[in-house]
Amino acid sequence: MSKKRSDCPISCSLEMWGDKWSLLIIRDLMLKKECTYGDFLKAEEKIATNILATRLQNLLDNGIIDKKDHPDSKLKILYFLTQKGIDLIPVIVEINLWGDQYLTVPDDRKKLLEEIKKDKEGFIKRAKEYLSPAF
Amino acid sequence: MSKKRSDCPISCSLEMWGDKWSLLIIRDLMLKKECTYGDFLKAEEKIATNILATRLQNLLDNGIIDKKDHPDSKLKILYFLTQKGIDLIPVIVEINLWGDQYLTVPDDRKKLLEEIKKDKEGFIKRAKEYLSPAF
DNA sequence: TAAATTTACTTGCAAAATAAAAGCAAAATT
DNA sequence: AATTTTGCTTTTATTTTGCAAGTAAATTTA
Repeated sequence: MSKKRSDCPISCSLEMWGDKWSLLIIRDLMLKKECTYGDFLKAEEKIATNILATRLQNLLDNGIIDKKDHPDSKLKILYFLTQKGIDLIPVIVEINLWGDQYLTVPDDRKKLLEEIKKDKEGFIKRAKEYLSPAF
Repeated sequence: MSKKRSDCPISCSLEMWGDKWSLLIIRDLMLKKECTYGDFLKAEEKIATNILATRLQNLLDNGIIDKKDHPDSKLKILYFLTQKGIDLIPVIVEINLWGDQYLTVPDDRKKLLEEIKKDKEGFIKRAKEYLSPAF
């Protein structure tokens, strides 16, 4: 990571994880908890493999995600959110809620959004529990 | 704007306003309500003027911001958040809160963050009121 | 058990985006 | 009348992205 542009916490945060691809990686890890490299590549947005590799490295360097061996195969690696990454859930939730107001939400996301809208704090709490390694 | 990469509301939202410079413009408009072109240029992060112009145009096209004549000068133009832009406050607030947890917050932002942490919902409500044109 | 496939990447190159600098016209100030 | 300010645009160099192809280790298949 290059020299930071300012001391503003918003600017600094965005320099760590505030690009589109990083946030989509974080989204995937929120929906799925653990993803392999191939899982990320399979996502609808079709990230290029070199971009994925640099983004994962950057998120690892910034302590937002971590990785571990897949229990079933030495070939696979599982990526997951650290606590620092888990604490980004509220950001993703708010992006989701904004999208719900101003965009067309596909059917397979409506259930999740209903849950969020019904009890936002509860949803975040449960999501944090679900995503924590202990769970 | 080019063809959207997916139907995911997170992905679509990020394609509208989810790049670093757009979010910093939105941050400025949240802190200051109305900004001139020169105000944005003066921000700590030192955005290049051509990038600023394209970002403002993009945010205008997407209905996140609007502009009007400055009451005191025909040379100046005031940019401000539309309701669609105002509704991004919760996103910025959560980014701020994440930054508060994991980064060093400069003194001139601590007051704002204390206010947010004391009563998040109240802060958002007041900010929305303050930013609305009627206020 | 040798060949094919899968997995997590890396490399090379063209195209697109960004950054820095200079330029510009209208309005305001000196 | 000359200079400065303002909100941009244009030009050029640098960086980032996107696409295609390649690689080595592990696994599966024939």
